[in-house]
Parts: sequence; structure tokens; C-alpha cells
Amino acid sequence: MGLRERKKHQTRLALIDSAFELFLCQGYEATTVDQIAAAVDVSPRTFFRYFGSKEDLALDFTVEYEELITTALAARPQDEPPFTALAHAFREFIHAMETNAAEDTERFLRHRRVIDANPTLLTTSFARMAEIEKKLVVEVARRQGTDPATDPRPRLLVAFITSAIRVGFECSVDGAAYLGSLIWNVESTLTLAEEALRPGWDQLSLGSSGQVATKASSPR
Amino acid sequence: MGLRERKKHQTRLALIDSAFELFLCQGYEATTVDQIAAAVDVSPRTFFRYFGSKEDLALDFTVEYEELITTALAARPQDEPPFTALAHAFREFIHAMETNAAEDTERFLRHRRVIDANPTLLTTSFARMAEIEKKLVVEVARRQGTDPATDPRPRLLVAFITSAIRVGFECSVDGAAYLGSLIWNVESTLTLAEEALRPGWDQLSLGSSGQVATKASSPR
DNA sequence: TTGTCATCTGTCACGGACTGACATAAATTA
DNA sequence: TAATTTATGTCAGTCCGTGACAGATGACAA
Repeated sequence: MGLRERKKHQTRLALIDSAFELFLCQGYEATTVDQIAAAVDVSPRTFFRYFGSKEDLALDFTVEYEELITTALAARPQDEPPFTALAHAFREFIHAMETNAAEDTERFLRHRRVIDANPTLLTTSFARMAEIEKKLVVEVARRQGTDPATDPRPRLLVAFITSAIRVGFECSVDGAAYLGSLIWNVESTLTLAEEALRPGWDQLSLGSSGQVATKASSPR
Repeated sequence: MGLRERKKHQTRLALIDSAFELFLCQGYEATTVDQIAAAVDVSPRTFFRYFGSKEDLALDFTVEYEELITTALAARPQDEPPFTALAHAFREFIHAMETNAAEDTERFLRHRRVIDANPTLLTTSFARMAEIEKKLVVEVARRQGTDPATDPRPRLLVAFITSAIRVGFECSVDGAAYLGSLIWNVESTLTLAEEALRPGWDQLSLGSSGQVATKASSPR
């Protein structure tokens, strides 16, 4: 890696670090791009060459998490039922936040604290989750041997499980033992979701075909 | 109603109308607040006295829909199982979009077209849906005789059904027979969701207590 | 009708998030 | 070292959104 690339990577990290430090101590809204840029001794214009927006910086980590979750799912055994595979993938992801290097755990908690404190960020982070969902749907559909474009069942399954995860997160807005309660809550909502679903539903063994109206095949 | 109030109501509607006309012909992003204000012959400052932001105007109708959905749920018979009641409430809501006065239907379709064309708006409209969910959770918990603050099951149930609705909406991004395909898709995803859930799960007759960790009762 | 009062509105000034254009400085490569 | 690429800073400008102030316009009572 050349010097140029190293420098870029370095200022990028510096921007993120300084930004979150400011977010935590002043709040997200109250922190201006100019402040962040000044903290790294960079012009405001340069900030926008690294991040499309202030929000982009704040939610930058989501792409990393997306990577973690999708690979976790891909690594699950092929013969595992889709719901179980998804549940384990998420479990592994959240567990990784705990067992990772202390510095990674620290970062994760910082992110959560900043996001949870700001409704707009929270909203947009959910929207990013929707991006992750799309990828998960593709993998689930593959495992189910169906076409996600015409069959809504993979989407529904993924939507169900991410709903459970989201509810788990929502229940954990504490300060002190946040990570512990988060893991416990996600675990319990996942269990609840498992109990709520009809056994074997995720395997498409029975039931209707689940065709849906697309531009091509609209009813009537 | 006095003259003053009538005028306010009038300019408010004029702002919405002019705005959506511009949104449809130029796109949401490309339309500036100044343009909207100019179209109604009002100062830009006044625009912000009617709406907190451009987005607020674009998503103004959500409060109306929130009202429709929550009252539809409240009107369902008390002895109806929660899932059935929720499903019917949403069905009624969407059906109302079709059977309403033609002008209301037209407005609904305009809204959808503008929203669907803009990722940011779509995201935020989902966030507003989260607000609706909160109200639904309260009503569902009441019907289930449980406390939504400590028991995640009402939230999970509501999250499941709104997921189904959302998937139904996502499958319907056509132009021509949009409303028809929307109704059909929502209907079919609701049916799918019904099939996916274990019968009677929504009535809390059996299963674990579903306690969740809050600040008060966090596990270790 | 008139005068007081509340409220709505326009104007002005401003801050903060972004963007395009251009020049400069730095690293890469030959 | 020279030529080329690429990152950065400066500058000017747009748009969203807000506080402050003053003038216009209904509301209402005497």
C-alpha cells in the first residue's frame, strides 16, 4: 500500500474518531462538519470528499456490520432450516460484539449510544438494515429454492426475524449493562419469534405457492 | 369557524397541492421550498410556519392514515384475536383507499408515487409507521391483557404484521394498476403471515412469559 | 364604528449542510 | 528530474431552516 493510500485511510479514521468524540460530548446535531474537519485539521470541503454527508459518517459502520451478518449467514450449514440459520447468524454477530477486542466493543457501544440518542440517525440506520435484508433475502431464497422476485415468502421470513431483532434492540436502551441486556433481549425475542412461527414454515414444505402480483403478473 | 382559521386552512391545502404538483412534475429533490411558496404567493418564511420542513409537508398525510388505522383497530370486536383484528384493520384501511371518493383515491396514489420515487421519503415514511406501531402495540397489549413495557410479545406481533404489510407494498411498485396489485399483494402477504404464525400464538394462551430485561430487571 | 388586542405575515439576517470550479500541492511513475 | 495523476484548499453559491422585528389583518369588546 502506497503512502498516499495510507494517508487517506488515516485521515478517514481520524475523521470518524474525532466525529464520534464530538457526537458523544456535544450531541450529533450540535456538532458541525466544520468542527469535525477542524479537529482533524482538514478543510470542510475535504470532509465531503471522504463522506457524502455527516450522516454517512455516523452510519459508516453499518457496511461493516452488513458484511459480518451476510458472511455469518453464508457460513451456516446448507442443510440448516432458514430460520435457524438466520437466527444463528444474528446471534453470532451480536456475540461477536462482546467477544471482540475491547476496542471494537468500545466502538460498538459508542455507535449505539450516538445512534440511540438521535431519532433521525436511528431511522436511517433502520433503513440501512433494509439494505442488509435484501442480501439476506437472496441467500434465504437460494436455500429455499425459490425466486425472491416472485415469491414473497423469503422476504417475509427475513422481515420477521429482523423485526424480532429490532424489538430486542428497542428493549435495550440502558446505560450500564447495555451489552448484556442487549444480548439477553435479542436472545429472548429470537426465542419468542421461533415459538411464534409454525414449525417448518420456513422450509416451504407445505402451504400455498405464495405468488405475488408483479408488473408481469398482475391479477385481472 | 372564523375567517382567519378558514384562510389558514386554505393556504395550508394550497401549499400541499402546489407542492405535490411540483413534486410529480419535477421530482421531490428538485423542488425548492421557495418554488412551493411562490406558487401559493406566500413568503418562504411562511411555508415554515405551516410545515416544519419540506419533508413534513410531503409526509403530512401519514397522521391522517395513522388516525384511520388506529380507529379501525379500535372498532374491531373485543373478542377478536389480536392478529385477526390487526389484519382486518389494515385491510379496511387499504380498501378505503379504493372505495373512497375518487379525489381521495387520486391523492393517495399521488402520495405513493412521490414517496416511492424518493428513497429518503420512503425511509422516513417507514419511520412514521413506527409511530403508528407504538399506538397499535398499546391496543394489542390491552386486548392481550399484558404490559407492553415488560412483555415484548405485543410488539413482536405488531412488528410481524407491519412487516407483512410492508412486503406487500414493496411488491407493488407498478404504475398502471397500482392500487389493484397493492390490494392483492397486501392481501396475499397477510394470508401468508397468517399461515406462518402458530395458531393461537397471538392470544398468549400458552408459552413462556416473555419477560424482557429493562433497566429495572436486567439479567446479571 | 372604533380602538384594543392577538395573531398572521413579510422582510432581513444568519447558520449549517452540501456542491461545482479552479488552482495548488503532494505523491506516483517514467 | 520531469510528467502525470490525485488529493487538498479556497471560493462562491444553493438550499434548508430559524430567530427577531415590524407591519398587516382578523377578532372582539365598548
